[in-house]
Amino acid sequence: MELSERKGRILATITETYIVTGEPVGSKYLSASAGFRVSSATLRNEMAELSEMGFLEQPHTSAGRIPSQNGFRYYIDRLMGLYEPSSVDIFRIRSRMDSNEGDPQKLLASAASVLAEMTGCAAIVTTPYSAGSHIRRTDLVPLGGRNVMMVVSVSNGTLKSRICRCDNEVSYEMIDLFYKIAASAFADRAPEEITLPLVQTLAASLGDHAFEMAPLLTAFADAAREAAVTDVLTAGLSNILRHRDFEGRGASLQEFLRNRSNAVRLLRAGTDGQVRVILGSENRCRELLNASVVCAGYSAHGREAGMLGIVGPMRMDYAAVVPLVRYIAGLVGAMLDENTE
Amino acid sequence: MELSERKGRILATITETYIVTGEPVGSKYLSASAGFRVSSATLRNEMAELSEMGFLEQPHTSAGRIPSQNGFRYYIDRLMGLYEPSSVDIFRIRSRMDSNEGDPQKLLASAASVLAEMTGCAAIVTTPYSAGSHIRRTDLVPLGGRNVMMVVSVSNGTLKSRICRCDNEVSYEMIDLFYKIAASAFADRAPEEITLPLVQTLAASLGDHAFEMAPLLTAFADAAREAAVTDVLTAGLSNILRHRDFEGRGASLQEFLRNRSNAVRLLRAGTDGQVRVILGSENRCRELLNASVVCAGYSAHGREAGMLGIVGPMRMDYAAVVPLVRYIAGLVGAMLDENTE
DNA sequence: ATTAGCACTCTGTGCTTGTGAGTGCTAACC
DNA sequence: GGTTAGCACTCACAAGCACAGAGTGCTAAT
Repeated sequence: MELSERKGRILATITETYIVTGEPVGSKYLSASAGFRVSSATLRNEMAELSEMGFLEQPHTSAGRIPSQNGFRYYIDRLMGLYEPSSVDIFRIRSRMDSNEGDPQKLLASAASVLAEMTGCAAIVTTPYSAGSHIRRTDLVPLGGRNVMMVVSVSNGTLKSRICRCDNEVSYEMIDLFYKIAASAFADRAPEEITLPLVQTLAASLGDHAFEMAPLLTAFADAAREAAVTDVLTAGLSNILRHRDFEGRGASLQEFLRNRSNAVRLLRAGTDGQVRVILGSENRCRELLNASVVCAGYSAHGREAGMLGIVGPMRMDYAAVVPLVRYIAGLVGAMLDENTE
Repeated sequence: MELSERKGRILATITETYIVTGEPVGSKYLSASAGFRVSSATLRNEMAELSEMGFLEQPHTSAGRIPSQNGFRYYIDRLMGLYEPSSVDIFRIRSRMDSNEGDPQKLLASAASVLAEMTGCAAIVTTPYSAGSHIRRTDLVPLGGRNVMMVVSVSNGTLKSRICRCDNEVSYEMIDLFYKIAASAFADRAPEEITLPLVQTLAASLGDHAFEMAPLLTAFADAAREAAVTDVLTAGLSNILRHRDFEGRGASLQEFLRNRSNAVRLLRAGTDGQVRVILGSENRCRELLNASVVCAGYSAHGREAGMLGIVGPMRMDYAAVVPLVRYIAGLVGAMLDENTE
C-alpha cells in the first residue's frame, strides 16, 4: 500500500517527533510547529485516514497519535533517511575496539559494549559459528605443579583456553605424549566431532598412560564442546531500565535477555548482510511486544560468521541506529579477518 | 546499653517479623500472634521506650514499628541466633564451585554467582591482592602466524593471559629470546614493579631485537599491570531490582555497584577473618542508606588474600546470610590453597 | 479540497470524605 | 510497681467528585 506524498510526510513527522518526545503527536502541533502549510483540521482528516489504514493509533480518545507497529514498519522501509555515523563516532568506535588486538572474545565483547553505549540499548553479539571450521592447533602450557593450561585454537577465530588439573606432577613426557597422539589425532577435525566417547576410545588405546592422560583428554573434549556451541555476549542490559517505554516490564525484559538462548533467538540475519529491523510482535515473543531488534550478520573470511544486534524500545532512532549496526558488523568482520590471516 | 530480657525479645521479634513481611509490626500483632503473654498495652509501653532509646521507629504516627538502623545493629550484635547452612546448601555450593578446578578467576566468579543466587542479593568478590606476591612464570604459546598467547602466572594464584600480535611471523628465536632475557629478568618480581619504563630500558638493551620484541614486552607490562590491580567481580546485580525496599532507587544502586571502584570500597574485612555487617549509613555513602553489606575476607596460604560480600536491603535474613558468607569465604580460601599447592 | 467552529471524550489533578490501623495517655486493677 | 482496659487522636490510603486541558470528529461554510 503506497501512501500519498503528504500522508508519507505526516507519518514520517509524527514518527520522528514521537521518537524524540515519547508523547503522542497532535494535529495542532503538526500545523503550528512542524512546517505543514495546512490547517490542523486538514491534518486531522489525513490522520484519521492514516489511523483507518492502521499506520497510526491513539492511546485514548483525546490524545494525539502515535505510530502503530505498521506505521513504524512503513517508516523504516520507505520513509526514513539514514544518518551515517559521524567521523567522531567512527573514531570512538575504532579506538574502543582496537585495544583488543588478537583476542576475538574481547573484540566481540567490546563490539557489544560499544553498541550498547552508543545506542543506549542492550546489545547482543554471538561468537562465530563453528560450522565448517576445524581445530587448528592445541597447545599445552605447564603452569608448575599439577596444573596445565590448554589452548585450543579453531579456524573460525575462536580460542578456548582452560586450566586443567592433573592427578600428578605434570611431566614433559606427558605433554609430549599429548602432542604426539592426541593433538595430531584431533587437529583438522571440526570441534563438534570431538565427543567424549571419541576421546575415551583414544584414551583406551593409550594403555598404561590412559589414566594419567584422562584429565587432559576430558579437558580437551570439554574445550572442543565449548568451541562448538555459539556463545552469546551481551552488554548494556541495564540500559533497558532507562527507557520509560519499558517501565514496569523493564526488569522482566532484562531477565529474558539474560537468558542466552532467548537472546540469540532474537537475532535473525538478513540474507544479504543487510541490517534487519524486527518490530514488536514480529519477534514472536511476549516479552518483546513493545521492543524492537536491530541486527546484522558479520562475516569473516568471506563467509557468514555470526550475528550482532541491539534490543531497545520500538521508539528508537532507527535513522542513526541502523547505519551504526551496519558499520560495527562490518568492522567486526574486518577485524576478525585481520586477526587470523 | 543493655536491654532487659523482655525488651530484647520484643526487639528481636519485631526485627524478625519485619525481615519476613516488610511491614511495620504493631503491638496488637505481637500480643496476639507472637506468643507474648502480656497485653498489647504493655507491649506499647515497652515499644515506646524502645523508640525513645532509638531502636525502633515509626514510618508514620499510626503505623506499627520497624527496627531503626541501631535496632538492626543491636539485633545483629546481641540478639540473633545463626542458622548454619544446611547440608543441602553445602552440597549445592560445592557442586557449583568444584566445576572450576584450577582457574582462580572462574572459581571467584562462581563464588560470586553462588552468593548472589543463595542470598538473592548482589554479590561482590575481589580477586587476590597482589601485595607480597611475585611473578612465578611467564609462558608464550605461538598460535600461528603473527599471534602469540602470553600467560603470566603470579604467586597469589592470579593468572593473566593475553593474545599479542607481533609485527612479523613469530619465530622460535624470538620466543627463545623472550624467555632468556625478559622472563628471567622479570621472574620473582612483584607485578607492580613491572612498569613500562622498566620494560623499555630492558628493550633498549636488546639492540637489534628491540623492535621485534616490543609487542611482547608491552603485552607483558600490560599483563603485569593488570595482575597488580585487584579486580572486582560482581554477580546478581539484577537481584537489587527484586527487592521492594529499593523501589525507585534500585536502578541507581545497580548503577553504583556496576562501578567497580565503588563496589570494592564497600567491602571492609574484619580484623580477624570475622564476617562484618555494615548497615545503611555506616557505609558512608548516599546510595546505600537503606542497604547493608555483609562481607568477609578470604585468605590463601595463610595470608589475607581478598574479600567477598553481598549487598542487599537492610531488611535481610542476617541469621542465614552471615553464616553463608563465612562458609563461602572459607571455601574459596581452601580451594585457592589447593589450586596452587 | 480546505478550513473554522463546536460539541464531545478522555486523562490527570486536586479536593473532600470515610475507613482502618495503630498509637499515647489515663485511670483502674492486682 | 507492673499490668491492663478504654478512649481519643493521628495518619495513610482509597473512593468519589469536579474541573481544566488537550485533542478529536463532525458539520457547514469557503
